[in-house]
Amino acid sequence: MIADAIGVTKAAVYHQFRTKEEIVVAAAEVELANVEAAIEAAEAEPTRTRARDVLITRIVDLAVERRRMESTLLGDPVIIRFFAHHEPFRQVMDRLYRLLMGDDAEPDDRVPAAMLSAAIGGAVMHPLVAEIDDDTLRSQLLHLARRFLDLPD
Amino acid sequence: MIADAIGVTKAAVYHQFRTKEEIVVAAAEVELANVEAAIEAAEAEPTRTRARDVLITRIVDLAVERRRMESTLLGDPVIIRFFAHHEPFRQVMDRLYRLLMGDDAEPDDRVPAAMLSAAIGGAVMHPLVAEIDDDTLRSQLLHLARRFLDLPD
Amino acid sequence: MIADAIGVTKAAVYHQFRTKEEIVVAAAEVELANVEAAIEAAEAEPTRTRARDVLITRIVDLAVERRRMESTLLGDPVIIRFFAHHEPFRQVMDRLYRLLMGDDAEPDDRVPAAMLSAAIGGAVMHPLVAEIDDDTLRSQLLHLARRFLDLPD
Amino acid sequence: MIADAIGVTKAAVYHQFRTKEEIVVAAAEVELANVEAAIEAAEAEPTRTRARDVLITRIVDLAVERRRMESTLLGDPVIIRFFAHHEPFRQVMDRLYRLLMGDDAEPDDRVPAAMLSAAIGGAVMHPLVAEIDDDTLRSQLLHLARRFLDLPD
DNA sequence: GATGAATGAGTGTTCATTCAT
DNA sequence: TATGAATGAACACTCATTCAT
Repeated sequence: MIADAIGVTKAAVYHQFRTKEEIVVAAAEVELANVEAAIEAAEAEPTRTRARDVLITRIVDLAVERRRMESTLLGDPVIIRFFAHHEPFRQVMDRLYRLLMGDDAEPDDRVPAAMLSAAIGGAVMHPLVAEIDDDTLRSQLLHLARRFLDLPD
Repeated sequence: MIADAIGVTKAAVYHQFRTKEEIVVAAAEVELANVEAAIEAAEAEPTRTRARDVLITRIVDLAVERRRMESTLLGDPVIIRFFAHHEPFRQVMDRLYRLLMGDDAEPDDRVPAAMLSAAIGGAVMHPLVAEIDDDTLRSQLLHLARRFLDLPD
Repeated sequence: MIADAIGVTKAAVYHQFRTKEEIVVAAAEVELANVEAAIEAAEAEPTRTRARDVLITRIVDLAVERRRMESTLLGDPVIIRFFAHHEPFRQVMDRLYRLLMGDDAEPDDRVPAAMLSAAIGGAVMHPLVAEIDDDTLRSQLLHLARRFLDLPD
Repeated sequence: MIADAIGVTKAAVYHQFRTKEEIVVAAAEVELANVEAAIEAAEAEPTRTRARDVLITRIVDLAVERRRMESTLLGDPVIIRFFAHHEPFRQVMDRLYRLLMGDDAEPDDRVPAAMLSAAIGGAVMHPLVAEIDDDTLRSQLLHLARRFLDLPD
């Protein structure tokens, strides 16, 4: 599919990547880099409140931008299982979670972090919101995420 | 895989279902029935507050129960796209949304409903919460969902 | 190649055999059964001299019969390495070796057994003998094998 | 594999050789040169008996030296078929055969020559002798080859 | 003398489906 | 109701080769 979409042969793709997994990792690294950029921007903020605010703003932006991509990466169970064990991915998730919950967070605090990221990632592709335009969706998500984290609007 | 798991041949499965899609629909209908049961139980409650409370309790229970199933149904992009256009699924989603948001809800109010269901469905399978035990996860999810909906604990 | 040669699709072959290895094993088992039949016929003989005689006669017959088959089985290094570790193959080799060398044979006595079987197997496909007709080849091989084993003609 | 083993690119190999076959021929010529050196050393001997003795000694040495190489050359059916029609290879085989059998040999005398060379070449890689050490293998092969040719030990 | 990028034609394997029995 | 055999179409991957640079 990839080779056809680019308009080259499968062998040409296999000249650049040695396995399917390498292709997935390379594609994921692009997405992961976006999230890392958001994390870095957030970490540069002076207060934790501002940091969290910057973080969720950028995460919501990313999610809404990518909503038409069908996020195929997250669609294949093989891929999901792979990422659950992929170290760089786990590390980014962990930084994200620390930023949201604070460095003194308990393991149980992972639940709201997981919930928030699933909420944002899942909501943009949810059939219920398919007809809602990008701007409305963005501001609604932001408002709800803030409420969820007890941040002022 | 299905045929092997049951211990019959693939052809036997194709005697009962005409396509893979029909199998998926049948399996989904079982899950959908669980959600409908939750909705009906909620609708039987006297007040809207109590209804919403019953609803999220049962939805959270369902999600936590099914977390080990890897929710294969939601794993295949073909399936996801299919359900976005599957009428019974949309109707259940709509009833769920009305219960949560009230009958006079605006279209934009779909966002919190989508977010909440994505949050619950996605959080249970999120790598960040893989090590958290069922009971803790259940009570955390319930607490957060209540906060999200401005319901008292 | 196999599927094309039979005139069915590759998938049809994979309906009968689960892996390439299974195909190889099945094909080899047919050949191995021939060798085992030769061994059994030999073991039924009253004296060891007669047994060895029957054995080499039948092994030579088999080799000459198969000389046109290019014995592809033994042509692929992957296959060779596989058989070196395939238990049934090793067992047959061992019975063959015991018959030729006697039950009290030393490990070093494996060399003549290996040499004789390589000699017969290799000679029939050797370019030097490509033009020699089956009957001449058979009687020459038999004569030489007997000399090699110090058996009377 | 060849390019990787040398540490250059495949294209670099294709700059030196135009086809896979040319690589095989070049590699085979090295081996063939070893055999020719053995033949020349043998031909320099004063008597035919001494000549044959020198020849088999050197051939056995070569075979035992190369036993760990898995003799990939002889492993590929394409290669085997190729050599059967490769003139220099046939000529060396013919000189070898004349040395062993005498200049007045009949065509049928090719069988023992083929058998002996197959015996030596095949025996060294035979699973039955995998555990036998080089020195024992060498002296056993030499002893058996001498017996086969009616030469004194 | 070497490289990177590409290609056509394979191979080993799976999957959804059909059909005669 | 079920089975065994088969199929077209895909997928992941390799191999021998070419070519512009």
